[in-house]
Amino acid sequence: MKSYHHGNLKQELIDCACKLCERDGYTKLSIRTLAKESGVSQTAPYRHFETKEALYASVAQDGFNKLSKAIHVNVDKKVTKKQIIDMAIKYIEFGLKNANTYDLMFGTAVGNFAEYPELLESANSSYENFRSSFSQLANDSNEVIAFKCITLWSMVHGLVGILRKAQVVADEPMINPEAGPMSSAILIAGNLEDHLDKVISGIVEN
Amino acid sequence: MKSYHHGNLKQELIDCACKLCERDGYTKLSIRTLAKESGVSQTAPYRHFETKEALYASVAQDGFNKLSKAIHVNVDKKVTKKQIIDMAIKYIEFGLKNANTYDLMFGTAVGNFAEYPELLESANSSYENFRSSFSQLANDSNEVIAFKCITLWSMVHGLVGILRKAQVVADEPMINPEAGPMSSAILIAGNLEDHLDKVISGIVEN
DNA sequence: TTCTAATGTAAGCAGTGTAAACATTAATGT
DNA sequence: ACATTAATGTTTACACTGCTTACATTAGAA
Repeated sequence: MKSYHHGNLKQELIDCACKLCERDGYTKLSIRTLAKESGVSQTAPYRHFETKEALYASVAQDGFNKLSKAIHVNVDKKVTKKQIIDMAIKYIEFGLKNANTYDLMFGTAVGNFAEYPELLESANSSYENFRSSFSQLANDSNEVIAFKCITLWSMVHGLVGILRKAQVVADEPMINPEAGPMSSAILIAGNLEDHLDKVISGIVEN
Repeated sequence: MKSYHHGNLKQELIDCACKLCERDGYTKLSIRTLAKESGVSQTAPYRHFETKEALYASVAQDGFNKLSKAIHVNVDKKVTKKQIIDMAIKYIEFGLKNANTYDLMFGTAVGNFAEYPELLESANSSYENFRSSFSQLANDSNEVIAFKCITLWSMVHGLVGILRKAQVVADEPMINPEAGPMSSAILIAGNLEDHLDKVISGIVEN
């Protein structure tokens, strides 16, 4: 005996969309199948999401919240360089393990975050986590810290993108530094901690 | 008086697809409109591209060829650090000016480059351009050079992604290092050459 | 208890990728 | 020179999509 009203449809749609997006990629997600999954009519989701993009925005927001948790460090004690390296590793792992969600967060499927204030809030909050932790490492002006943060962020963000391509493209698992970019990328993946240590040291002490 | 056979349909489809993808984003591209544009029936493109992904692969390939040209430096004389910095700037400019094409090149629309040998070839060749130029800067082993190349590549690749988001997200053009990641990113965009000088110096001399 | 806003449904439009069957013509082998 | 074959084009159609409009039900405020 199911009632006419679902009661918790919006959240259920988001949860389900998160799962399906991550499993199959957001391009494979259709509102219709999503509705079916929740035992509701094709057009019901439109009562909660004006467009498909709005649904994507919710999935992306959830992604940022998860990212924040994943890279969180305790800032009660003074933050160490090792913790920042760890943060970078966690970030990269998140990007690789939640690749499809990561696309939604940093790709173009959601055009303008400003149209989705909650998403913007979550995204900025993720960054603020990172920035405030990092700022404890170096005695720099806010402006210099901003520089360094973006530098490091670009680095790990770029690595996520390239390592993902590498995982797909690389033809052989063995490492051969002259066998194209993807093999080289994998070379780094195998030494991620060392690699990040070098890079982060370079950024911090400069 | 038009003949039954088009004569040059494949290339015309690619050219047209490149334009439309760059103008509207690849998600907006439909095979049907593409066919219409070339004055040919809806399904004619399928004689030249088995799937839409195959068409994307051609557009991406064209993108890598253009990227190679954009970042090309003369390697007859010894390559200088300034030239590498220039290369990085050109790369970033390419990514920003051809943002939609860049998505196709580095996103997930084309799943596995290995299925499109010509694309793989062009992509690897782009990287090889970069790697061989960079390798003239430092007297390192191939392995160390591979490390450094991926580091730099990740950097600029990541910057492209983040600067693009920033251009869309940033609510105010003025710079405020504490106003979230996007403002910070724009801060860097305004000092790109200095920024890259620092970062590249750090990578080379290490 | 009545009224209204929120939330659901049904039907349908215009558009999509692509498969199958068929038409035309360019290329090739004898 | 001509028949055959492969390449390239068209027609039709299927299953699917996002989304709109008009209508149904019901929860919660007045």
